[in-house]
Amino acid sequence: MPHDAPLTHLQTLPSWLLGRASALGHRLVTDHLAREGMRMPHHAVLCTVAEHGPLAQAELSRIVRIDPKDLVAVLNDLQAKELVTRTPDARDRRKNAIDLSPAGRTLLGRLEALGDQANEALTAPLDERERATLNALLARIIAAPES
Amino acid sequence: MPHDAPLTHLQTLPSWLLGRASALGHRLVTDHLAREGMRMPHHAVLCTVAEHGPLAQAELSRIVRIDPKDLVAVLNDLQAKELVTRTPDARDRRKNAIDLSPAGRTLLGRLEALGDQANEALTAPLDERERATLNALLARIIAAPES
DNA sequence: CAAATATCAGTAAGACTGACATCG
DNA sequence: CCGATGTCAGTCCTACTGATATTT
Repeated sequence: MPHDAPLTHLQTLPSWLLGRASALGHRLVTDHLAREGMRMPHHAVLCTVAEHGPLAQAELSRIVRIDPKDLVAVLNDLQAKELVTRTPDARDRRKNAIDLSPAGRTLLGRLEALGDQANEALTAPLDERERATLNALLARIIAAPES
Repeated sequence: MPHDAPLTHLQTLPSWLLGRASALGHRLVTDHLAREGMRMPHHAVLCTVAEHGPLAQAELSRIVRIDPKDLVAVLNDLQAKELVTRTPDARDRRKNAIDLSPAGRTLLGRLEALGDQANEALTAPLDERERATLNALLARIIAAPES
């Protein structure tokens, strides 16, 4: 904190610091992804499907931590842009198999570059070692209750 | 991350980790504050006014980082519950002087206990030294663009 | 006139809730 | 019958946008 504003008790709480840092990261990533007409959940879904092969929506929902109901709209968007395929599963007809289309894979490449760029800007004040420390600490915090 | 789910590229991005950790902290704090019928921005405002004496709304807005327009509604709520006073400034009649009422100060004591409790739970996986490291790293990240 | 302050109205993204039909 | 899946509709909180009256 530059300037002279004395720190309030509030501003020493991890929840507050996390909220501010998260909001900053959210702004940076959102702005970068907007250049390709994408939003954050859409990017997260493409990213997850790319690495975990074809997935049912419920399974995808658990990995990417987006509510199954919200996932419906995201997949509708992605399917309308022909970035993913939604194929009924013959073996369990309740399920849809979600997979990347070639166009989706191409776009994802550009999105990952933009995402990396945003995160580079976000963590610019930290050196390589500090970034690793931050990542490790955050990972332990979110590992606890999210089984 | 327990289990065997391989990490995606997404889950190694600081923006993602921050988002997850922030959401977890948000849930914890919100749930705790709800026991006193309060929400997060209201707590933040009480906290800031308590430590920075009487403040005009615009100044309060800058410190607590809540949009001035959103602050109006928050202060309406707090004033309706007689937790803060909103007094016209005689010297500059555009301004309102916001200050804590005795009831506000009493409630804030309970809110701070609840907030600390939530943050204790949030950072439970970390020891004292690691919590300090995390706070310091986050402070540097948010210090950059927020002058 | 320009800038700051406070207010009101509306909007958008994200995360949630409940209800429902289908299928195993 | 129960549980899981996917869909639809709506709510809540937080964060923004624009427009306006008042005052400095």
